[in-house]
Amino acid sequence: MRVSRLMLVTLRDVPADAEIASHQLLLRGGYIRRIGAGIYAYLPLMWRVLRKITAIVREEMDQSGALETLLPQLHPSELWKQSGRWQGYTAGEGIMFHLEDRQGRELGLGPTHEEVVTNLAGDLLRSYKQLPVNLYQIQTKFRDEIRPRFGLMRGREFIMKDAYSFHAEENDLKSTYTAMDQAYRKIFERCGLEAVPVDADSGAIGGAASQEFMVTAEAGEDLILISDDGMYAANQEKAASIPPAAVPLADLDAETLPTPQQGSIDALCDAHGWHASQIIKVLLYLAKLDDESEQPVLISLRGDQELNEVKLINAVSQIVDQSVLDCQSISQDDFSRQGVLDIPLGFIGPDLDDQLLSEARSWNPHFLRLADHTASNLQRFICGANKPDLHRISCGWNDLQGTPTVLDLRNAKAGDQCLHNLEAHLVEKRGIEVGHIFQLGRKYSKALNSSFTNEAGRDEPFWMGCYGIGISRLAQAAVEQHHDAAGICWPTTIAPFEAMVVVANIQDEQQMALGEQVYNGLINAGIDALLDDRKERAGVKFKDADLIGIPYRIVVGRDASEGLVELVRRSDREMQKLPHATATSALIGTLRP
RNA sequence: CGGGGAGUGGCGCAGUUUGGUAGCGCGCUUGCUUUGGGAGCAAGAUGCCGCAGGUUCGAAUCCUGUCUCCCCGACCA
Repeated sequence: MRVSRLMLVTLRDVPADAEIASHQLLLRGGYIRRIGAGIYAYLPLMWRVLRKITAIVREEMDQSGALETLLPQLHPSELWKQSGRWQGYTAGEGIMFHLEDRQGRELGLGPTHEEVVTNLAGDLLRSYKQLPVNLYQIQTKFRDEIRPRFGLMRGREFIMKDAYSFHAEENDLKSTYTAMDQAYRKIFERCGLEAVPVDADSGAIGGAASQEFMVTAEAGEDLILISDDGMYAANQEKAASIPPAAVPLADLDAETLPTPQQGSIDALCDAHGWHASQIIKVLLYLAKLDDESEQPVLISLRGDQELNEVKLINAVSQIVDQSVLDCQSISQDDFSRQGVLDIPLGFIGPDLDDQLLSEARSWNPHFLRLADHTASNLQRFICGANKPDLHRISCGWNDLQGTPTVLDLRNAKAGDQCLHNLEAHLVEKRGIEVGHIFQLGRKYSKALNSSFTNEAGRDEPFWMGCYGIGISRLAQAAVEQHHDAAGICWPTTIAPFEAMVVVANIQDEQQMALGEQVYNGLINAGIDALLDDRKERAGVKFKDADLIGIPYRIVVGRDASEGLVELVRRSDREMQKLPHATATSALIGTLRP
């Protein structure tokens, strides 16, 4: 391909709406253009990158025995109503674009395909003899993101590879899950990405085990914790660790102490010289449940710890055996609206009386009481006295009525000891989620009545797994991980072209002829090569070459008359001046070992 | 949805406070010179100043409404 014919439009200035390096570079390099919020055109260079990535994904998926398919993007609402997700995905802050056709039928634009594929599987797979099956597609998905961001990182229309597996039994699901884990590791490695598998929360999709693949990068939206012995890694949403020990409380008589204006942990510590780990902090949350009830939750946590809201939601959901639609901390206004008065915010203890809720308009009139291990493990502690401006010191759990349910509810932090090895400690990194694999279990197959006949001749819902890779996001993540001040440094396997021949001055006939010769040599060897034949000054072409980030460059310039060219590696700028034939064969040797 | 910011030529911006009929840099076109790291000179083209109302002799500028985009939070491949 000749650059003069490539519709290459590079930008010198950084577009104002691009924040992170990868987004800026893709715009500047002429890879993508924004069409609307979270909606992008993939320009020819970008499309080549995406095709290289999908080729790798296809090879590895096919290798694993998965079957490629293509499912519709328009989904009848009935399917989503059956699974119970229509309401949640369309109403309020729902993520699904939806519409009505001319007959008034409701349709959704697929954000994910569990409904469609599970329904299909139920139709097609009738016997255990047909199982297991793993179906995948590479498809444009639509999500009405609350806030699209960072170019392709969080778009409203994006390309995703998703796969769904169906099994007769749980163990078989586990082995496909493991196979997918292996395939994913290979895919990311082949794409030239450093991707860390981490334990993950399965979130809205639900299910048992789940693992995310994170491309480590400063701009990542997720916080991940990795043990320094390399044996454990988890998303902070899920991560568990051993908290630092509490500072022991001096042996004091139990008493109630005036603490005016000291409604925060910091204020208490400042005023009395206490350590935050000696205090119990109590948080009030309201959980909105599937059956539309509203459950106040009272959480006790050691003062130096942070609440992990994902763990909280999972805990509540498990205890009440319902899905939690929403869970947020309760504000003073919320109390007022409920007619619940006299809540001593800032001075609450774990034993706050349920009586206070008796007047509540719509809330359940009792607290769901939870405590993190850090709180329940304290022998003696300081806590609110449930009256304004008063705290209790040297309090113990026996002094308080009502035992809370004890769980892990805290955020793991960098520096914490690891559960698997007390010598190991957690390190914090940021990550871009490029893949996620789940063991879904039978949630969808049950909801959608999707079943097969087992060996005993009985109908049974499928065991299911699902496995996603954000293809367009992966492409941008690769740029985030591989760039420098001058531009992109694509990993060779996913670069739009493998090599670029730059003719410094096309008006010099010797240079141009040699450039063509070198270019043809590469093309004939099956190399994806680009020839910069533009009537531009050399400097401009070098800048553009750096920007678009083709891994290898052969410069045909002032030494062309002696048959010499420069072979340059983009990633580290290593340069060799060589006779053109040597340079060509060396490059071919590198690319096609 | 809550909080912050912005809409002026393809891109980046000034002009808005104090109304007087639109400007700069880059890019684009043509010519000459230059030719290894985003060249120089000269001549050009490109704007319903987001949209709709209003105030005014006169609006990019003031008022009202509206749309869009970006950043911070909840969502997630």
